[in-house]
Formats: sequence, C-alpha cells, structure tokens
Amino acid sequence: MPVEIYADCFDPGKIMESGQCFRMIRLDGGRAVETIAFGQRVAITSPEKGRFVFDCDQQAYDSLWRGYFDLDTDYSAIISAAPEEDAYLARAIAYSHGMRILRQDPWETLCGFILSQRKNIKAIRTCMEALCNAFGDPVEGTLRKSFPMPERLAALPEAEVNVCGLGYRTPYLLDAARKVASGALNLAVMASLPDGRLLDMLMSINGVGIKVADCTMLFAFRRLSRAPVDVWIQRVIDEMYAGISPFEGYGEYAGIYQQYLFILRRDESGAESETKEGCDCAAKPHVKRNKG
DNA sequence: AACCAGGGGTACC
DNA sequence: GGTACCCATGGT
Repeated sequence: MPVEIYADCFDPGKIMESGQCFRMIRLDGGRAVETIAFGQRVAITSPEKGRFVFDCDQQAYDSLWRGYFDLDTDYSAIISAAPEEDAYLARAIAYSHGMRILRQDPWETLCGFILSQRKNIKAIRTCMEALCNAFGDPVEGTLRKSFPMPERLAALPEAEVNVCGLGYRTPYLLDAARKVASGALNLAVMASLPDGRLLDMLMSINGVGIKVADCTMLFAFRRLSRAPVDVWIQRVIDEMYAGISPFEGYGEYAGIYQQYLFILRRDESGAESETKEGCDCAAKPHVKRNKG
C-alpha cells in the first residue's frame, strides 16, 4: 500500500518549515510529516537518507503527491543556475537543501496569504486550521478537515467567519470567496494567463496587494520568477544587497532563490523556531481567549 | 504618505 | 502575569 521512492534534494521537514504552506505538521514524535491538500491526506517518513515512504496508494501518489511535492523537477540544476558570485545566496541554498516549491491549490494558497498579512507563520497556521475545522469537509484517514471551498465561505455572514480569529482580514477573505464562487474570477482559467494578466486579476481582490499576489503566483501558479518581498526579504535587500533588489538579475528561478533567502534570514533572527514539534491544533475548535 | 487594523506569539522582566 | 514588540501587508 505505501509508496517508496528515492529522491535527491527532497526534505519534507524543510518544506514544512519554509513558510510557503500552512497545513503541514509533524506526527509520530517528529518522525513523519503530514499534510492535507486537495481534499486528501498523506504522511511521509524517511527510513534512511534519500529514501521516502508515502503512506498512500500508488494511484494517489502518481495523480497527486508526486506533482504536489514537485518531485519531477531537478533542483540540482536550479541550484547550479544560481549566480556564482552571490555568496549570501549560496549560503542560503546550502542551508535549505531539500526545500522545494510545492504545486499548491490556488484557492487555498490565495486564502492563506490573504490571512498572512501582519501575522507570523505560527499564527497563520492557527487560523487556517481554525477555518478548516469550522467550515471544511472530512478527509479520509484523519480527524483534520479540508480547506473550505469558496462556495462555502461565500455563503457565510462575516460575523460567523470572524470567530476564526481573522480580524480585519475577514472581509478580504469573503471578497475573494465571492469573486471565485461567482465565477468573476476563474482560477483554472487564470492558470494559463501570462504573469501580468494573472497579477492584475489577483490584485483585483480587496486585500490582495503585490506581495500576496506574488506568493500566490509562486506557490500555486508556479510562476517561479516571482519573488515576493515581505519584511524578511526587505531586510535581506537592505542589509545584504545595499538596498538594491537582486531579484531582477536572478532570472527565471528568482522566486525559488527568494525562498532560500527568506528561510535563512528568518531563521538567523531566531523567529519561528518552535514549529518543529508540530502543532496539536488538529481537530480542535478555535476558542477565543478570555483576556479577563 | 503617514497611519491604522485585531490579535496571536514570544522574549524579557 | 505583565507587557512591549513583531509578524510572508494593504487600504485609506
């Protein structure tokens, strides 16, 4: 039943901690990484270096997980294509060996980054899980739920969605849900648009600016040249590149190099250092804390 | 263009 | 147990 593969440049733990996705968790005392995507669940273990076991059947692996984890892409070639004289980038790449850019669901990714604004990654995970627990559907093999469909969210009143701790982002999320549910935005059609048109359509959503649009383009629409600039990357630009963005010179893989730089700069500041033990938020309803 | 949003996470006391 | 500061920002 499980699927065994051999892969280079693949480290599910690195991907989990990379900040591109918000529903991967550690299970089994840290030995397995579990994720839920496209309404399905999988857990991955690595019994030895370079060997991986997916606890799903071959059909699910072939039709979903192999592509989701980008296992047909040669990352050693992408790493080799990085500019040699860029020492900081080289260090960032070495630090995150095994990180890959997932091929995530556009709807979930868009929502995740709408919710991400002015939140740290742990907080994003918490409210994503709360949204799923409240409005998602059952998923085989776990008590956790799928990410809610746009039609489901679009039908909800703002006050009901807001119990998930989204704050001022609730109307942004609902604007996205209504535009997608009504067909005003068709994510499947958008997947084949050129970068500029796709960017414009994403930014037509209230609460989606250039950074959230770039994250959605990179992590769901596989526009690998898009390099989102958040507070960490802005610090990298200011501190390591004299305030001049290096990304225009990075070429077709600028977004992937951006991801390496993001992880290194964030970890050097000691932020998000406690994500490794996996959140126990699964199947727990969101409870608003009482401040007394 | 400065200012604000709601609140979780965390370091430090 | 306070509390001050930060967070994969965007709208006004």
